[in-house]
Amino acid sequence: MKSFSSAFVLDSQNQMPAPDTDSASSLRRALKLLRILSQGDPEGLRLKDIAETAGCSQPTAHRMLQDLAAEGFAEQAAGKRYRLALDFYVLAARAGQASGLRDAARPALLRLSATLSDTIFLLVRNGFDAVCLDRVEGPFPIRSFTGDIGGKVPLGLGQGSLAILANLPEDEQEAVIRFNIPRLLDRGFLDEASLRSALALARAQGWVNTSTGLIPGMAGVGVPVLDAQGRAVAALSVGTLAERLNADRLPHVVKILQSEAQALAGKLNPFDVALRYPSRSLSTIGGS
Amino acid sequence: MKSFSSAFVLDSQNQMPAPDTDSASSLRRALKLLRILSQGDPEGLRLKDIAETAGCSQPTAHRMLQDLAAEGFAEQAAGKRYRLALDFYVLAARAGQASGLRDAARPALLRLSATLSDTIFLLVRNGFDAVCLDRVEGPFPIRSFTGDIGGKVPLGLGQGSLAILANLPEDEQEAVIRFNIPRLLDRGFLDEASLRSALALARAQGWVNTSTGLIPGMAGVGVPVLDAQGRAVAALSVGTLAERLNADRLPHVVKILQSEAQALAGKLNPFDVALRYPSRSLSTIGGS
DNA sequence: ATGATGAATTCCATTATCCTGAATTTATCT
DNA sequence: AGATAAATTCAGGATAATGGAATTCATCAT
Repeated sequence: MKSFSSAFVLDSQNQMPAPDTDSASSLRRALKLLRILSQGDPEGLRLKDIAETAGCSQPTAHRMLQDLAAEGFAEQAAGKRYRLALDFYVLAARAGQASGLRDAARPALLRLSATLSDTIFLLVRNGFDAVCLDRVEGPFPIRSFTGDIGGKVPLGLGQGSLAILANLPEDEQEAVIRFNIPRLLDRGFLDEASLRSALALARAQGWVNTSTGLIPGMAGVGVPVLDAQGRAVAALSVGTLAERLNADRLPHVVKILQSEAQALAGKLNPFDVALRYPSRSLSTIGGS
Repeated sequence: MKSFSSAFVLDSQNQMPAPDTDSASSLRRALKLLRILSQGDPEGLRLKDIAETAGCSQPTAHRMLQDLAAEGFAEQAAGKRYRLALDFYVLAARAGQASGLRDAARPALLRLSATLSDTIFLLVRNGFDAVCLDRVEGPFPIRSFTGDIGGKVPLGLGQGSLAILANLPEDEQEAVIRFNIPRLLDRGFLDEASLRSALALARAQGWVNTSTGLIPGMAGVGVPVLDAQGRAVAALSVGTLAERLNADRLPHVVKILQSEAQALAGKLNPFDVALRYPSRSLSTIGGS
């Protein structure tokens, strides 16, 4: 296997959602269209609305969308509506950091799923969110925040997501908490105090147990995947029915999750080259 | 559920790989960079090489990559190398056509996987390829052409891919065959004659059985998902160990695959609105 | 460890390219 | 089928992208 060097470490210095400069380059304006499409109706958006949302004229939006379509990033569905095209799947499959980690983790996911007979998630941090990179379904029907591959949750919501947040450097953790508190409240859960105590517990014991009933009948366990400096770069988690995580089974689940997480961490940091890339302070992220 | 109208139908009029106009807009040149990144080393590509491949100056490539990075589409790994970033996963999860079909098909995949205890694939056509939109793992270790979600195979290679190609309109099928023959030979398999006879058989019986030993020890069954006009828009397929597809089990597998495929087709074409969008002839696709 | 090579990044004047507003075509609704 | 609204095309003026040259940075060899 090719060495991953410290790639995953560097990537945890994630950018802000968007250093929203009003006067971005034309390329950046065009890329924003893709984001607009991704957030709109999956059936597609009307040119007029796209232009309005993007804050540009209709002909401009039209030309950009034509270019995006010509390159396979967007497409026009029935009714002339624009939406994202299939090529994102193809590109996502080859996204460097992600595909490397996913390939490295897949055997672990399969083992876990086979052993536990439950649904297993692989999450990575991306800015203020955790993104589901892979998931292997168990035989039991599951509801999760993360949803499918590519699904996003604010850091702090859900097993794996909490496990990651709990194991970030303190300054980053603080910044994420400040940013995410309103989003968490928005989703109907967790005041700041209970979040902080959950984080303290998670960090202390090295794993997260969500039998909190945030999703009725569901429960889960999440463990962080740590780099050489003990920073969380990813998380493995189990989502299952609450009744399947009783006091008997929980320790067992935690144990084998942790052992897979440690093995994975070992694969990702074959040498401690990571030390050569000291973490920039959060204040420099997304600056100007 | 919201009606899908004829969205999936329209999308089968897929564009050529790239109407390679030398003087494309600056946006299209920038988007090509993403493709270059996706095809290069997952660890990342050097600016110099990117610029060279793209045929633009180094400063230009640099500026575009900075913009791509600022919007979360690319990132710089260790050693300054550029690669695709995580946001592709997030966007792929919300790509209209794809996510609609995937959501519609997921219950079927889960049922099939549970019933058959094998790995189930959902494939859709994209140009001259079949793309894996979703896959649910069975307990047996599988090797497939398609690989993971987002994986691509030339139409004609593998169960589901063959099932799609076999059920395209004749002129499109012919165009795809002509384009793909070299690619298929490249991958070491199938002369044109055996491809054509396999297609005829597939179309006649409505399903594909690959126990051909193309991948040693592997076998599979694929069935097309047809739209109102009988054109293939997707395929469901099973990949398993050859020994698990014996004469006893095969008819059973085919039967339940077909029944799920028909149910899925019904979901996708609630009304026959599709007829309102007659298919353009292939010759107009990618013209000029 | 230090110097030399090559890459990455910044700067700036030139010029190609993009943007706005108006006109035309196409789709949608009554 | 007519009317309305959206989508698309078109053209000149203005902005923003481009590539050569210079600088900073990283990497390699000695």
